Amino acid sequence: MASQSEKKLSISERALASLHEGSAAQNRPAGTENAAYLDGLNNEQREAVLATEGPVLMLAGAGTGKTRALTTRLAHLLHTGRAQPWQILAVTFTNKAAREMKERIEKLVGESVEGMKWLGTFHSIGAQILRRHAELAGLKSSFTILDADDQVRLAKQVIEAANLDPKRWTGRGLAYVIDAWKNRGLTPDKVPANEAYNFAEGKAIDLYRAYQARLTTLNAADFGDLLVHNLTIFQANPDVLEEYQRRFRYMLVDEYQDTNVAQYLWLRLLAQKHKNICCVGDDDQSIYGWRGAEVENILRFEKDFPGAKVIRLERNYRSTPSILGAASGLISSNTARLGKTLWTDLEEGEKVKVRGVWDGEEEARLIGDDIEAEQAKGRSLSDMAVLVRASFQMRAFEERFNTLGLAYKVVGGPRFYEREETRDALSYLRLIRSADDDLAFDRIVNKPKRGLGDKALQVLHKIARAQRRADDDSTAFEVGAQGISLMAASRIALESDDLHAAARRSLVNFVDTIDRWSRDAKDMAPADLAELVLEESGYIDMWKNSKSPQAPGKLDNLKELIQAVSEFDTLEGYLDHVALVSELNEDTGGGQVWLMTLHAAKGLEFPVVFLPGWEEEIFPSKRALDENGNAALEEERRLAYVGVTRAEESCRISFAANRQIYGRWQAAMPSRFIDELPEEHVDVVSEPGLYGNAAGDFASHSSFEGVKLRDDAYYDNPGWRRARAAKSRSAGEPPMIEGRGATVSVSAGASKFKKGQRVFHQKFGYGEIFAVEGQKLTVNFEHSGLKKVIDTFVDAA
DNA sequence: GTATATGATATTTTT
DNA sequence: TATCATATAC
Repeated sequence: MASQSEKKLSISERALASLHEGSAAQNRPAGTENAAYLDGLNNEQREAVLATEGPVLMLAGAGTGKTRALTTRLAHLLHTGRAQPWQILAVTFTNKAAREMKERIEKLVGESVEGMKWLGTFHSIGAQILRRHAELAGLKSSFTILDADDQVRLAKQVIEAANLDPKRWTGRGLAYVIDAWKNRGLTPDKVPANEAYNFAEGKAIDLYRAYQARLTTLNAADFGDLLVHNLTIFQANPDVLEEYQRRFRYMLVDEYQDTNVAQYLWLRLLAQKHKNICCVGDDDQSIYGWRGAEVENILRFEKDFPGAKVIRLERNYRSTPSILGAASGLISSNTARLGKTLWTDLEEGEKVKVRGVWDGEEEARLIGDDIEAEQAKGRSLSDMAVLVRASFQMRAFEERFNTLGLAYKVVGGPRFYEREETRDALSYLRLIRSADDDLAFDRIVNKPKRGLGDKALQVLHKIARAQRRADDDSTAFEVGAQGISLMAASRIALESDDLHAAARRSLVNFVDTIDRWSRDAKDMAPADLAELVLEESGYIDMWKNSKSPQAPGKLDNLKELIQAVSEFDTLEGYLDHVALVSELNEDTGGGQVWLMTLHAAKGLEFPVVFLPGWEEEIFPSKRALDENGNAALEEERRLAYVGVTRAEESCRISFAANRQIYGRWQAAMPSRFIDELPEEHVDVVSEPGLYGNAAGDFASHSSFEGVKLRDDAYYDNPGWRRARAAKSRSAGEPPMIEGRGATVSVSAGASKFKKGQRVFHQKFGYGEIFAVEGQKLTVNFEHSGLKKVIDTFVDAA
């Protein structure tokens, strides 16, 4: 269609590119700047492709054709013979991104992609390297990769072994602390002493050490270890490091804004020799800070890699000027940015719609209607997406879509490999492969029930702990130190009379069966083994006999699992795949509305995007703000930016005045992000009487300036209150707040109130003052489900 | 050792 | 409101 103008452009760009050629052209076969794969790239993209030598930072805004530039760059390296496929290190965060990159390069250069064995996620490449040098990290190369659930269970065991209260100090909490350290590349001996108090009153580092000791015993590594072990190996063995430094002549990193410190260190070590590292990212789309990502990595790039070339991709091919303008205005409130000016020459399009509604149900109804209207106009359902901040917000939409009979597809959610039945089945396979895998043992000894309950397990654990390996000369006190595996302990237990006759009979059977399977495994296809094991163990029967409504689904999943195993030649191959790849043949939503979290939507685009739930405390999330203050606020804002920039043609933001969360009614304030949208790109369409009309309450609300974190004045905005009060008094409306009644402490402005006075609170409605103590008020509210809240907002009723 | 009741707890989650 | 883990009863 636009071939004429595009062709013209590409000729002029070609001319321009030949100017760059001088600097970067050694060794290059003549004429490659005309290679077909460069056609249709804009100047910046082309520059990003051709600047092959030295450090490069590609700042690629949303929708600027990043993936294209990046895959072309790789194709170019291969095509010009600058590097052999195995000399390129290309890292992504997701398997999906890695797969996509591979496919696209294949299309560009054909063959030779198969040789790119170092194209993958940080974790898969880390695992690859670690397997080759496992012994340098005290592991066997057959080590097991633990997932998040295993990690938590292990952490819990460590806490229990240290005689700490597992209620006060949870496995999840410890796993989180350890993860945070690993994200920063810190092994137990490197953790600053003052951080010991992050958890369990100073015992945190000991617990971390014990946790690592347990991992070594189990011959296992968690996700964080895959990189941290790499770092330790590289630092302690310069020869190994050099091997890789020499191998990776060119490095490419996608989503650089989401790298954590460990990943950053890893990249820096590897890049030291050739220094041909190209990092691609967008500081405005860094949304994984809570997982250890450091925006600073990208902000600091030029300092870290002196002489770095910075290339900005600023031409947006995705969104209309309105959408782009709204997003840009929003993100400009952030301070920690490199700054970009996205532009587009698409047509103006409709403004971003902002709509206020009375409650969450109404919001779902409105969006459902909108979707049907779009559908009636001929738009495909899969062109539309509802993006929410948190997954609990999805329920309202699922319910509404179900009643409307709208097909929808939830992306994310409980994943195949995280489901109970899948994890159980995998545990059988893991135990067969590695008898030392205690976590797997624990999980399935008594599943299905074999009469080996808590009592028997306790005996086994006790034996395991008491026994030390012959070759283990460690004397140091280790919390949770465990000498031998549970499987080995079982064999000892069978020789003693520590177990009851019934338990013993059952255990003999179990151990023998596992042994037999292990022998069988050697000359059996993994899928056949899986099938045999699940049948013979009685695991499938367990679900067949189950009355649980979920049983049929679980049986289906087990079938699907066997199917998945059949695609692998070895059990090892399959288990590694499972550990590192979480998705399983994702359906492409043909004719289904997409429903997902904002995080899950990163990297995607849709013609029509709905962004519901833009309310203070939900978005930006109160919890994030409480935990991380301004840094979190900026991250939430980036998340909002990601949301808006997913839209190609239409972006519809909404918020509700009242919302039911976990069955409780709560009143809500519109998100400050709404106020930050530039007016010229926004159409405010609110329910009359709620935010109303031109004279309107919304106007007064949005004209309020200087909004700070949890600023009380913001909550006290008169327009908002008036609107809510008016609405709440009319009969037949949904209650503003429902609940049993509770006592609430109020901490400010108490002096003007008297005991017995009737008051109105922003969030909790009407109540009577029960007591006044100095600056503190205690109020009995008529309707409130909350037991105790410290807040500052009360007015005479 | 297993079935049922209670109660705490619920952002985001690329690997 | 649903889910999970732990506490208790059988």
